[in-house]
Parts: sequence; C-alpha cells; structure tokens
Amino acid sequence: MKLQAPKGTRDFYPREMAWQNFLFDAWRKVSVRNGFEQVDGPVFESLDLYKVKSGDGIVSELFHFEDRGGRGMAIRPEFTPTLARMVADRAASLPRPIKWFCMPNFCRAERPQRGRLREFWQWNIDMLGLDSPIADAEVIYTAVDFLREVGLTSSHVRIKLSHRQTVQSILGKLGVPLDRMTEAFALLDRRDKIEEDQFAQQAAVLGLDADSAKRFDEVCRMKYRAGGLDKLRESLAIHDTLDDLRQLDEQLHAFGIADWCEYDLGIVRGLAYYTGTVFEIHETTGAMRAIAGGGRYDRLIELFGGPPTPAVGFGMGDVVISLVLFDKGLIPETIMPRPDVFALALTDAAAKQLAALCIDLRRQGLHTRFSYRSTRSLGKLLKEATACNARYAVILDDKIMERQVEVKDLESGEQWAVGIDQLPQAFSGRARDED
RNA sequence: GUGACCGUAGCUCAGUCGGUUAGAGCACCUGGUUGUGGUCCAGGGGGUCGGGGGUUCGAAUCCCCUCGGUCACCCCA
Repeated sequence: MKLQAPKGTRDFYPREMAWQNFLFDAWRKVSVRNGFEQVDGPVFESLDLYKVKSGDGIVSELFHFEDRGGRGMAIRPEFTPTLARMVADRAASLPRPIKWFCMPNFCRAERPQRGRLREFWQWNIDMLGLDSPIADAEVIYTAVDFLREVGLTSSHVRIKLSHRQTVQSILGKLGVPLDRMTEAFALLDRRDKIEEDQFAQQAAVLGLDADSAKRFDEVCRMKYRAGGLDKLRESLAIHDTLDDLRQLDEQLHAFGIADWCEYDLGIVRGLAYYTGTVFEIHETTGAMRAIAGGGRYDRLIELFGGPPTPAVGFGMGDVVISLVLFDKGLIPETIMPRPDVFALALTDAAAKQLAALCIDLRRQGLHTRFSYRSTRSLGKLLKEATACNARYAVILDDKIMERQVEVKDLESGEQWAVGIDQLPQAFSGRARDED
C-alpha cells in the first residue's frame, strides 16, 4: 500500500462512520436531556493558550505550526483552554450555572497505542458557576446516563472516585507539609510503577516516616463502595470528618447512582489543577485504560483571566469506549441507514419507469434505492434489497402499464398489489388492511 | 521521544531448506438457472509479499534502513 493514513489516525468507511454517528447521537441525546447545551471552538488556537495551563513542556505533545505572520499556533489537544477562554470572555453575561457540552476532535503528538490515538473525538461535559456537590453529582450522573444508554451496566464499568481535599487532609495528618502536596500526589500516582523501597524513600523526602508511608499506601489501595464512608474512616485511623466526601456521597445517593460508584483514593488524575472531586470510569476487569476522567477545577477560569468560577467536568474519548462496547458485543447490527424502499424491475418496459417512481418516493421523504443491474432475476434483485436491509421491496413488471406494482414486506414476507398512486400509504400498513 | 515484538489480497490465514508465473476461504464484481430473500453454476477484478536498499545465479523467506501496528516507558490535558 503506497499511501496510508498518518500514524495514529483513522479513515471512516461507511460502517465506521455509521458507528461514529451512533456514538455521537448517544452523546448528544444524553447531554441534551440532562440540560447541557452544545458549544464548540476553533480546531486550532494560539500556542500560548496551551502554555497557560500546562507550561512550556506541553509543546512537544502538540501538533503546532506558524501561520504566515509567524504566530505560533497549535491544533487543539483538549477543550478546557478554549472553554476557559469562552467563559472568561463573557463571564458577566452568561446565565449560571453554565452547563455546556461538546464533542470535538483533538490531536496529540503521542505514540499511539491501543485505546490511544493521535486524533480522536472527545465528549466533554462541563458545569461552571455552581460550587456545590450537586454539580459534581449531576456531571457524574450524566456519564452514568450515557453508560446506560449504550447498554452498559454497573457490572461492566465502575466510577472510581476520590477527593483532593480528603486525600490532602489525610496526607497532612500523616506528616506531609502543605507545600509538598503536589509532589505527594505525583508520588501517589506513580506508586504502582516504582519499587517498594523507592516508594518509601521518596515518601520519606516528603515527610512521611516508614509507618506513615505504609499506611498511606494501604489507604490508597483500598476500595469502598459508595455509602461505605464510615468504614473508610475507621480504616484510616485518622480523625477526619471527611466532610467533602460525605457531601458528595449524599448527592450520589440523591441521584440514584451510588451503586455505580466506588471510592478509590488512589485515583489522582495527572495534572495539578484539580481541586476537589476527581474520578475515572473504568471497565471492571481493569484491562483497558480509563473510559473517561474528570473532576473539579475551581481555579482554572481565573488562570485564564476570568472571574473566580467553580467548575466541574469530564471528558470521554471515542476510542476506548468503542473498544469496550465492541468487546462486550454492544455495538448494534443496525447502525447503517436503512432504506424504506428498494425498487426493482423485472422487465425492460418496467425498467424504464423505475427512475420516475423512485424520484417520486424520494420527494415524499422516503429513503429509496433501486437496482442498477441489468439482471431481471427476481431472486438476485431481492437479495440485493435484503443486503442493504431495505424495509420494503417494490416490484415492477409489465403491470406498471396499468399503474400497478407489487409491494413486498421484506420482514414478514407478505406481498400484495398496489396502485402506484397509493404507494406511500401502502408502507404504513393501513392500505393493506383496506384490501 | 526511548526500548521490545509484529507486517503475505478488503478480512482470516497458508506458502517446505532461499528455487519456476505467490495461493485458499470469506468478501467484492458480472452473467446464467430455479420468478420470491446468505441456493446452485460459470466467469472476473484485486498483491511490485508495507516501502527502499543490500547479500545471492536466484529473496515473501537472510541482513540494514524506513513506514505502520501492538506492548512497556514518558505522558494521559
């Protein structure tokens, strides 16, 4: 093959495109019914915009270029900076809370792996201007609503939750000073990738003695079902009211999604800008990378020059969720657009009327296809009609001269004669009853 | 960006020790036959074996480079 799609990108043939549309439809439908409004921004932004949040180091992860005036530009790798910019620009006039969603494509110059490509589409749900755990819970509820919509259950996937304030409070009581919290979170995130003694050593640098480091590690490995906060508190053996987590827990119950959720203090979410709730959605087997991730980021809008604005949201990429649904056999067979009518001609005289009849049906809004083949074999033509999953076949023979055709219901196999003027009604089933 | 493994038709794969013109099933296309739906029959398109270079009388097969995929790092916004 001489020309191939660039590394980490995909071509969408009709079948893949149909799936993509199916997924997008589900994202949009769920977003809208939960009260979110769709937005979007430019595919590329000023390079500087991405440095604001992530620093200069981000540049190597971006596809970037100079425009003809020498200005640094980058193809968007995420939506949050654009969102922050949009909110900051109209902060005074937007009604609160702001509930927005989008499903744009992003590009990141990373090494592709399973579930991780260089171009992908991501569903973003964000809720701004409401500093209440209700917002956290509603955002998480929206994710659960989607999971249900595509046929997943709480036995397939789990929402793993943590809370930055809670973990920070625990770490503080174990001896980590406030100014080393960011490092402590980073260590927490890396704990599975480094040796035990290295972990202990690095923990010591942060002010944790051997005993505290061990407890720290233990706490982060335990999982607690929603509602199990008292157990969590006991096992911590640390006096902390866990107020932040407790309020969230109440709301998760109020939204009826507690059985999808589990507390896992080992969930950190890479970047430092999360301020409260953090969560990831994982397949329960744990085999795949996270399906979605998000949390509360109350400082970020300020960082982009807006007024102090509490915010919570998440992103879900199209790649992992598609792999998960494929693995679980949850991709429906019927994602391709289905013709209402497939018209076919059994004689040369009838073939001459085919186009006119189809155009007429199309003008009445019916998805109509016909055969381009010269064969007059009814068997072959019906096979063609079945192959594209048409609902009805319209069979033309010499009776077309008397304005009569046969209509065949391709699901039931029933067939009956219809005058061409009654054709559209024939498909509703009413005309048949009158016969 | 670093390291490891992989790469034969759209898909799943066969291809002996390096040896003639690279194969099968499915899929796709055309027509014939049963006038009524994954039947049967006949025929067809499609591969410079991912690409380039090297070794050799001769390379899908051996060596190097490159592109792509997968896995682990990095990162995961």
